Amino acid sequence: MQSEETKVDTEERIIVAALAVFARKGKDGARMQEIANEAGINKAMLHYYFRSKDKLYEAVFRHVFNRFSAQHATAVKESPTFAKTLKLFIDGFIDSIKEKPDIVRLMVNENLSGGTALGSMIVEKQHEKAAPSILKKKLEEAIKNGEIRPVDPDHTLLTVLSCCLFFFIWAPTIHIKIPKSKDWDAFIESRKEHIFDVVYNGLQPQ
Amino acid sequence: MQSEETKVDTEERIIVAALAVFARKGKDGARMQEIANEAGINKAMLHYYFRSKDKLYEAVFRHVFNRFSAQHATAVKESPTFAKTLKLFIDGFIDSIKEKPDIVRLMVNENLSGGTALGSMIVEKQHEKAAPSILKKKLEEAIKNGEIRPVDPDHTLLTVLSCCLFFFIWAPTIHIKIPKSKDWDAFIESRKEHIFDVVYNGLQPQ
DNA sequence: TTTTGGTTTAACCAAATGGTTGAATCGTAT
DNA sequence: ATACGATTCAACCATTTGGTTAAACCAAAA
Repeated sequence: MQSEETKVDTEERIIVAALAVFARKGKDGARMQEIANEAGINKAMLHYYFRSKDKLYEAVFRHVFNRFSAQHATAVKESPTFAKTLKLFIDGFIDSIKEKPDIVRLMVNENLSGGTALGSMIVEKQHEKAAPSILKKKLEEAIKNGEIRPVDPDHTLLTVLSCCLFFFIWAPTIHIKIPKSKDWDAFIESRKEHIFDVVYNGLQPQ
Repeated sequence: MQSEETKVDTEERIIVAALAVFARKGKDGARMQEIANEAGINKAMLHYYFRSKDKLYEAVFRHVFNRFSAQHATAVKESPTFAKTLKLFIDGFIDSIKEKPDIVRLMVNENLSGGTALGSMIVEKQHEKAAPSILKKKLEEAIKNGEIRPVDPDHTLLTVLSCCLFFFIWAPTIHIKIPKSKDWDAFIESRKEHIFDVVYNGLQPQ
């Protein structure tokens, strides 16, 4: 019997490599050989650990979704004021995605191909401690006590999500103007501020 | 010689079918047979009209990009006030996409796979009359004459784009809560209003 | 009617793809 | 040392894939 370490390591490497390939090519466009190459292992190993392409895709999806929501949930604790909660949400969300942008790309691919995996997982994992739930709750509170204008909470949540996610999806096009390694980090920081600035002001009572 | 009508018609049908398949599967994930089925023609026709998968993809990309920017440009004429221009931009943009959401999906796929086709085309087609250029110009004017706060025009444009595009990309997930045919149109209309509402208020001087 | 040119099709091909297999390795317990 | 179960790999297989071809089709010109 080989060490538990080795097995976990190989499994992890496959997941990481598969995520990268699925994220840029989609489920159908991804090639098992490409995943194997990216993981630096034999193609047969993919089937040894995950039986089939379908199972591998499902495993990757579950894995990254769990990691992402867990990480994001810890980053976005509930804060006393709505303003602080919103700021934490935006910063935490963007930081999470910045660290692993492939996760968002995978989810976008799932949406593009009409898959329901993401939706059912969101429904399944929806709970009070999830970051979007926290923000929505705070939003409704803030509307009640007049801190912000009466806006549709669902639309507002979607607006924040759009602003935080979209530029990662659109990155290659944006990179034509913003050099990748040099200014990208600075761009992300300025983006955080801009989103909070516009959204929070946009919710203020007139 | 067959009628010009027939040829154009077949070419058009191929483009339409190819757009649909490329949009949901990406370039690598798309299958020539699937495109042929969707167009209701023999697979060999694809090669007869477009030589190869690469050429077909390129043709589809150019075609839809031109149609989209042309349509959007006519919808978003410059208006006297910034507020009106912004409203026209949002409504026009969303209406354009609503009519052919596959165009956005195709562009997203191009970004996900790191392709540069979109970026170079945007640069190539960038001109004064393009809708984003109009909005940006009006934005800078409005900042100068104090109608709105001094914000980064590029970030603001990106924010508007995010809000208008993202929910189409994320549609399958959103559809879990918003039934597809029944309430989707109403949702889009309310989304238009919400985006203008939050963004315009977010840009107001305090 | 026959010819002519573009158009459409079924059948075909080589390469790529997802998946399988049996032998070779490797660490560990006996 | 040796036996054993988990792991890794090269070679292999059946099917699918992008692409080709030669023949059939069809409208209009001759």
